[in-house]
Amino acid sequence: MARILITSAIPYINGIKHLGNLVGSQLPADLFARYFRARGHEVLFLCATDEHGTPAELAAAKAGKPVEVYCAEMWAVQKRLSDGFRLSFDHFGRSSSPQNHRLTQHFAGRLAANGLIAEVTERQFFSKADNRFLPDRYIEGTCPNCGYERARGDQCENCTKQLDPTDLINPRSAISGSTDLELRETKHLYLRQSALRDRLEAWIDSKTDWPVLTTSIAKKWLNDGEGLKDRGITRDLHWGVPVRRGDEPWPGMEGKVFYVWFDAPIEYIACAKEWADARGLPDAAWERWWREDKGAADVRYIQFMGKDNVPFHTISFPATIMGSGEPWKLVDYIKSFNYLNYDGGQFSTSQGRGVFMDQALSILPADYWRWWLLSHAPENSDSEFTWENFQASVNKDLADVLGNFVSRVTKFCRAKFGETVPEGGEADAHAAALVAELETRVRAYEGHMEAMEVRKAAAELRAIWVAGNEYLQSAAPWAVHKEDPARAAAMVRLGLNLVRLYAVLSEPFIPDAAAAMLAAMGTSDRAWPGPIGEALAVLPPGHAFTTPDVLFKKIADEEREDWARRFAGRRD
RNA sequence: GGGCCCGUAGCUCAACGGUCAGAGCAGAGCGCUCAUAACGCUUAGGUUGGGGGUUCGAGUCCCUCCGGGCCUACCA
Repeated sequence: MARILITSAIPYINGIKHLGNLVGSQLPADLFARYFRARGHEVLFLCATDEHGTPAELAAAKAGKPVEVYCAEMWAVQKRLSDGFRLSFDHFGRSSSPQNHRLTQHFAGRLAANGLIAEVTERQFFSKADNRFLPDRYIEGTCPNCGYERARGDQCENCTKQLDPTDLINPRSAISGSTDLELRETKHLYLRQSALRDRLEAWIDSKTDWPVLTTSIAKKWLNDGEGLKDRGITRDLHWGVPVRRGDEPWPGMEGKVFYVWFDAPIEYIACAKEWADARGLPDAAWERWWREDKGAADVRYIQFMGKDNVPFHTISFPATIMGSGEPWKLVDYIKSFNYLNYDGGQFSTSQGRGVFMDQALSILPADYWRWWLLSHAPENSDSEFTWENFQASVNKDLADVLGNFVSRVTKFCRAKFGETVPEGGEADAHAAALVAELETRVRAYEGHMEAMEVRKAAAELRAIWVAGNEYLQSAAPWAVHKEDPARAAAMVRLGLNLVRLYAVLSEPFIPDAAAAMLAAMGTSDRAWPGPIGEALAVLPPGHAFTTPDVLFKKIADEEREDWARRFAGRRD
């Protein structure tokens, strides 16, 4: 039994996430958390909301609410939706928690003590109308290169030229439109990542099993231009972790906060403390997951994220940990995902294009989405959601292959033997062939899950379901029953046991259906299968079961067409 | 501009440099009648984006062109 720490990239607080966000981190993280738990490992699975930064402040202002209130409300919304998708977090925390405040300040203090913080005075645009310093991206103006009038301070969308906000002609605030901007001097803290470059590179070089997508992004940052650049870790904002040097004030940094990308990954750790605090556990309970000197040396730590998050998890956050000089756990494996596109384009939060988590749950059960998203996870390249593909996959895989299997076994048994596992008869050659096939396929399924190959695992699981239908077809208990009811009884007994086995194996992908199948079989035995022959003898003759309702209702063409129209454009 | 990834059957995807490039879906044919008009079997689909090269051997490695995508450090 191993100890496995799993974190999902923490979703930004601002708004409801779409299916692309879900499949990029939280959902696959949940798949493996469930799988490793089912295999008997000790798992701590953490996620949280990422609450700080300019967009949260602006969204709160737009909603006419104090930012603390806005974030608390949105946290509750995201919590409800993650529950709806059956994301089995041990704790769903908040980067604005007191625990994260203290820990972020602690890391900053340690980094300063180790000479890894530089104080830099720079000039930034301040908008009097907005009463705030503006990030580059929140300044608009005319591009000096192509004349495009809505160029942003970091880059012109029209000609793609990299810009500095001071390059813009007629700069204005992207928030208010105000042109009353002035350059003001302001002091900020920089994390001296450059001093840790060689250690970071050696660490990344040691990760030979990481996907190309992950290491190539990290390498780029280490070797780009003159090498790894130092990174500003403070901002002139109100909403965030106040800059402090551990427990001490930081002279000259009053009124400033840490940059969201400094405090957000630290929340992975603080979230564990939130988890312990919420349960009244001592610090030792969470430190044994995070401190190598306090029991975490044998923890395997896996992070899940979209590809856009990779630099922060391979460079900035490890630099923070290494630079602290304290034995915090570094990540062992990063599973990163490409993007899910929507029907020929991108999901768009701003345009309301695509399906968002709340909408998805309002039209179909979580298992439908979980199955499609995971079996089509964008592991090697961007993948695409279309309603036609979704309908076809869900109807075929869940309704026809799995759901109908459960249906035909239970209904046949009820009609011929009643709702009790029938006795009599013995396993025949058909049964032996099935057991042999499942022995191979279940071990292959485990192999894909251990290797964290989501799509391959899904394909193997589906093949395991198909094997049940093949068995029934070849054994044909409905024909055998006419002459030899005992032989048919043995076949049905095996079929009912298959339903239980499928529930156990499928639980990481489709937990609700798995629970319904176990409930129908009248058992709570969800032990992961050892030898398949034994796993198919768990339900003994005489054991009562119930015939479940339709496990998966099919998606009709009219529904599909209706949804395709509803989610094509503006969100209502 | 720079870096990286991807391009394989109508669709979604596989394939340590090594049998005849494989699965699922959709299509065609047959079978079954327990079942959500479900299931099973068989079958047809390919100049692996184009061109050049390395190699006994290339979907895989190199060069180049075309197409799509991501990142490029102050959105997060």
